[in-house]
Amino acid sequence: MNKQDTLFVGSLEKGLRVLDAFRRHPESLGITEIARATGLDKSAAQRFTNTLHRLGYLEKDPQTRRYSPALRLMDFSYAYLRHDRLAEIAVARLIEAGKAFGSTANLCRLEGADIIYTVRIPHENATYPATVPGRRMPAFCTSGGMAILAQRPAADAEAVIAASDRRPLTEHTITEPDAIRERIARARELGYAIGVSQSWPNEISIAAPVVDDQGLGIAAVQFPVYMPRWTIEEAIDKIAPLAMDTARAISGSLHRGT
Amino acid sequence: MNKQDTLFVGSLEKGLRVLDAFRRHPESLGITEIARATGLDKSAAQRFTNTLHRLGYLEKDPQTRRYSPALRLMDFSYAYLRHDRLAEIAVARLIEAGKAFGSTANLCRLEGADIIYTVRIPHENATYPATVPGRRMPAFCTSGGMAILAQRPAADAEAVIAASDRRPLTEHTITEPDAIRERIARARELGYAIGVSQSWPNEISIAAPVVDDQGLGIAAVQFPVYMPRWTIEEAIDKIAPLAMDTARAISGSLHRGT
DNA sequence: TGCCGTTGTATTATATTATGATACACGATA
DNA sequence: TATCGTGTATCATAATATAATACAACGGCA
Repeated sequence: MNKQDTLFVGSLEKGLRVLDAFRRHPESLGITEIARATGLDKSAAQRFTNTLHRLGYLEKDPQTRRYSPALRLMDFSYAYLRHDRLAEIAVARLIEAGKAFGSTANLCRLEGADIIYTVRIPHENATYPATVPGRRMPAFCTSGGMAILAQRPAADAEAVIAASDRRPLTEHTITEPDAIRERIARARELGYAIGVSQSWPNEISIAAPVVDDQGLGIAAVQFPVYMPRWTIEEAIDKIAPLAMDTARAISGSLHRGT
Repeated sequence: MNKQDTLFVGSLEKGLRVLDAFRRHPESLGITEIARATGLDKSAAQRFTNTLHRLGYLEKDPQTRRYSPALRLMDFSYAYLRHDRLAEIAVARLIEAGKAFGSTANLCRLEGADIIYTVRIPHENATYPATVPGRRMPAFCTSGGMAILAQRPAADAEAVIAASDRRPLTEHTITEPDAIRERIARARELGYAIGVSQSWPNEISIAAPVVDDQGLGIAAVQFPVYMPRWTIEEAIDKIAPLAMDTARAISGSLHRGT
């Protein structure tokens, strides 16, 4: 028990662990399942679940007595987005960019070994999870992750590679550390990252880095398009410049404080 | 201290109150300000803030020592949206509907006296807050609120009216309880709700209710368009049918379990 | 129908853990 | 330089969260 531990409230952590469990489990959960998923005992699960329910962060089905995330959780993403100048700047640019080819436009940031999409402007028929803000994807196999890491110190890339479990998401997913390093280096040369069927089958994903005033990568704009409607060549010709322009415009506004 | 109170963890509530403070305060906050905003004393603010920071839910500026919401908060909205069948169904329909006139398409739900936007498909140049999912608006002066309440028992409308502070958001906002009841009744007759400059100046907002299998209003699709590009007549002619069709399609899919 | 395993609920004594008063360090302001 | 406000660290105290337990309600399954 060091000096920091007296300033750490364990109950809060445990309560948040309960909410976190619902991020990984798409179904509603009973108290016993919550206990299992969080590593808490049944009593603890009972207490935290009950608390979260009474506060309006969990819904309880009166029939099945199972819990699911409640609408009020949306407050938290609002709190985040309301404070994120980058998202604010990016929205208008992404809407604009999406119009060019009627494609989807995303903004993502690095969080540990994942990227998290903060802004999503969907256009094409995408699968539902691919339209949801807050969605996590492993950084190592997404063009957004490559683009951001390309503009960061090599140590960051190594940390991400080390922290990723690198399970392939499709049969084409590149999981070899050296191949990943190569992809990052290439993204640095080109100014954009590209992935083909890396996260989703038939997806061509192109991303370009948004940088802070030091030139450090802090986010990426990402544009997914789908084969066979798009070919790789077309995507490189049309989407890559769009991605780089958009990223550059966002970076510029960010530095100017516009 | 009744029987439920032993199952209520106060520390969790207090910690969540800290996060909640950032929903209302768009700036970063110091420890003393957090204490003021949450009603906690300085020590408590210190502990919960520190805990949330260590867990990655709050960012801390090393210079100013002020806190702001961290990226990780997006996990919670993801947890919610991942479980919300309605949002899942609605996304594709809203994208489709937005294409018709290049307008923005939203889905919102009732939460207390507010509506919360859960899905937002922006098209036109909207102000940033109007593009952020999780945004709350008072139900009493939004077409979404009117549309939902039109398909719910009168008691719900009364509860919302009573719980709202009914501060006008524009110089045209209708705040009189009787006028609000009238608007709800009219929305029930027409099948859609319309508001002109009620929440934002020059906004024409049209919404239609999504209903559960009992016909009870559980959400609304909402389409904002702006004057003078759109006139009220045009909006009624074109947007209202679009809203009703979209809402009906979503309701149908919801009941069929599609 | 009646049994049994499982899950959710409620209660309680216990001490772990959160608490909040206090003292200190730091920086800005005047 | 003195003063104020703010962030940080420490610690004795008891309030509060804890986890063991017993009970109730359900849902298969025979």
